[in-house]
Amino acid sequence: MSDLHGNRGGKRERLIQSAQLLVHQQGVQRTTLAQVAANAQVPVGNVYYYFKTKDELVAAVIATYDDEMRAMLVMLERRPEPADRLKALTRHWADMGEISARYGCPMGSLCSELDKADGALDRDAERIMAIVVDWAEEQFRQMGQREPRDLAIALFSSVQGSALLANTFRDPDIVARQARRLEDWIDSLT
Amino acid sequence: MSDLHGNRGGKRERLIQSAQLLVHQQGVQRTTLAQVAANAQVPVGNVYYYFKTKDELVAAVIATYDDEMRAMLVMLERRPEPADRLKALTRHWADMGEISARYGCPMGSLCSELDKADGALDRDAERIMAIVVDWAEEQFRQMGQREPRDLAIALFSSVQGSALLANTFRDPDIVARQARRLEDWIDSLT
DNA sequence: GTCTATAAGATGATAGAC
DNA sequence: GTCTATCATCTTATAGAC
Repeated sequence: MSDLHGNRGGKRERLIQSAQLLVHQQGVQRTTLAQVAANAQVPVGNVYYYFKTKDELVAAVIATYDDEMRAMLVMLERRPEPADRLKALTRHWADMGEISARYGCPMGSLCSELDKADGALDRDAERIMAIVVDWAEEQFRQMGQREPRDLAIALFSSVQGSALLANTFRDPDIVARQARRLEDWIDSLT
Repeated sequence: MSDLHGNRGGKRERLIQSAQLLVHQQGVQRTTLAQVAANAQVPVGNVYYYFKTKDELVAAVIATYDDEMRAMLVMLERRPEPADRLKALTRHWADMGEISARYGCPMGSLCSELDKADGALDRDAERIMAIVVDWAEEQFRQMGQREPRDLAIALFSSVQGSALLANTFRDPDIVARQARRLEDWIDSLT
């Protein structure tokens, strides 16, 4: 493995991981580079060797979500039935209920915050959401549904909304119960 | 009318209105008191005569949302049928589709941001969300539904989620189409 | 490549004149 | 009651030593 980016000890990776956690917990604006550096056990001023700006670091965090989401969808493709794939995705989100109740959906709350910002980061975050919706749309289409796009958005809306309410009320049960409803709903379509 | 709070010219009200708009558009953290003051045509340092801290100003904004929401629910009570009341509420949210697509749901995005903050403001915001969910639950109960709480959360989740997606994709149509689906869904329950 | 020290700018909050 | 001037702090970003 070459030493691109001079990542002796994987500092770059540690910084991204640290930023990912802190941004989820505190949001982009409230997370300072000092916190990210401390959490990654890297000197503050050194951050700028790996990322020219804070936005660039956040972009790297978003890129990580992108990778993770794509990998997840590839995994789901293994299932032969589109309805099963959709239910598995729903269950995956339900499994994150505890953490969503604490800090919100990592991508959802990030999109919410970035859409109020000036930069171009919101476009990066939007792309990930689009990947999920497009994928769900394709599954509903394969199920022979008439309006697969609306169904995909209905599913994803419910997931995002229940994560928001779970976070607001600090009640992980909200995600779990709504996920169960959604699985039943998917079954009812077949 | 007495001059409580010394609101010559309604400066206090102007400040709250100004803060409400800016917080919706930019979020709490990104909104500076200088912006709020300028937008309200009040000198910067004067803000502290009306609000001891920035948090106190935000609390006043949330209290305004509280008033508005309660007034809205009282209006809806006029309709004799609970299903009509729920559909009217859904339609009201749909009417805010354009603005939600631009800046997100005012309360939803505020809750999302405040839950990542330290203060106690998130409790104030949570209370408003609870009022809505409790009210919707009561309507579903009056409709004779088995699990009114789950239905109320399902409805509100979909609304909040579609506002988030509409904001993320900058597409007001998402709110409109999902609202139509929700109205049909409510009809199907009767 | 790594790190310290610090510049540069913004922001919440205060003191005190009027 | 109203407003100006300013403080103190925090945060991003840079310069430059090692």
